[in-house]
Amino acid sequence: MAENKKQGKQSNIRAKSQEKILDAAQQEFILQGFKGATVQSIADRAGLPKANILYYFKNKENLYHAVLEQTLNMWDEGIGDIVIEDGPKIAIEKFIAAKVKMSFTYPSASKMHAMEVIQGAPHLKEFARTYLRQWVREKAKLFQHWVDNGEMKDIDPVSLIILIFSSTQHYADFEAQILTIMNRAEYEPEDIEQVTQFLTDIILRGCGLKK
Amino acid sequence: MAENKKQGKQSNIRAKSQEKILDAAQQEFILQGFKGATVQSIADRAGLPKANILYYFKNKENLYHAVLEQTLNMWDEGIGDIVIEDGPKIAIEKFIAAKVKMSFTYPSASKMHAMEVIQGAPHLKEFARTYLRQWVREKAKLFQHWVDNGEMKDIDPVSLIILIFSSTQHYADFEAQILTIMNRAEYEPEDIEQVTQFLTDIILRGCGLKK
DNA sequence: GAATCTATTGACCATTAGGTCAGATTGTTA
DNA sequence: TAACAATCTGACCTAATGGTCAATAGATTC
Repeated sequence: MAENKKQGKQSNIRAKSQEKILDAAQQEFILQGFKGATVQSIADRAGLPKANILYYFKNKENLYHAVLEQTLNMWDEGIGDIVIEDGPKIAIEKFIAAKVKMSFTYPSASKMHAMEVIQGAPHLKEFARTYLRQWVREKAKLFQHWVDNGEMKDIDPVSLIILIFSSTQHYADFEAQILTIMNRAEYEPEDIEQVTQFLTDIILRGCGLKK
Repeated sequence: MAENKKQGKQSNIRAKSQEKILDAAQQEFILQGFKGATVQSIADRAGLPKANILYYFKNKENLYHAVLEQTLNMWDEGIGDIVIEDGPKIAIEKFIAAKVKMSFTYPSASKMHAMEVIQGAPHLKEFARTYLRQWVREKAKLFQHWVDNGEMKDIDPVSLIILIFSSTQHYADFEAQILTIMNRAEYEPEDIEQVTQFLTDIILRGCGLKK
């Protein structure tokens, strides 16, 4: 609130410009890679002169980091949360539903992240790595608890989480390939429901949580 | 044979150099992307002068296509084949085993392919696209046959194939992330067996082919 | 062993891309 | 409305990169 007092039209302009730039940059980085995306191409896509981009972000490296950070925050928010009270069935359902929705709603975030990881995650700080590891361990502990409690089959929780990651993200990252296979031009809203249904069905049964 | 007659030491040199270049190029293209990989960096990695690279491959674009083609051929060979006599259980087992083995044995091929697809497959010719579609349709028809025959649950075959693609390739493409999660430096030979076992178990049960 | 391919490589060039900067323009505030 | 700050932008510079070329060395063939 106190901050908003200070924000006049200018801060608004700043925020608007930055957002426009970040969006354009994300597209270019995905399409061309870090080196392949030129400041000029980002500028063109954002409809701004090149020097303006460099005015808001000191340099290309800086801009890339900003895009990546935005992406990771989005991933973090969209992943949903599961708690011990859920039990394995609800937990898996929630988890899959959240990740599929993410994949179809913000495919660019997933693609950006995927490219970074494939290239060996050169820009992901140690912090991000440790955070992910902690996250997975924490959730794995929940599943292990349910396994020990006889609420689900004896399945390796970490492998299960990786399976859910991979099968859901794939629809974002490999969009081009899936559309090719299906001989379609783009996804339809119904696809979210269909994919969620399919994956939930197979994986729940795979975990012995459905006959 | 007749061809071999003509191959003396020179053809050997040619083959050896080209292979060395292709390997170096593949690494660089994965690490830096198409634009980011410089001919000089590829030359350095291959231990050859830059001009020598351009002697064997007219230009960078050309070299990229050569690497991509080699990659696709490898994918094609390593995917294994399933036939109607197999029945759904054996087919899924064979399919998963082949793809997991591929992912752990030639992760670079998978990564190269993944980057290309994420970026919208700009270099993949219409031919490669059509080929993939045909391949999937053909295999899907087998699964559909088994479904109609009551040999397995009523599951969408195309979604099943996509699930196997995604869950197996993930171990190659997201190697860096999985190692991070597991807090390990690199994969071990046993991992192939463990992953194959896990995925086969879940997916077979998911398809109602295992109690 | 001369003639003819094939392979190798340093020097060179044109283009492009990241980044700077100074000056113009617009917004803010008192 | 004057002074100040934030935004915008064309012109410019430098380094790096893809690609060419001509000259040299090595193989092959007859």
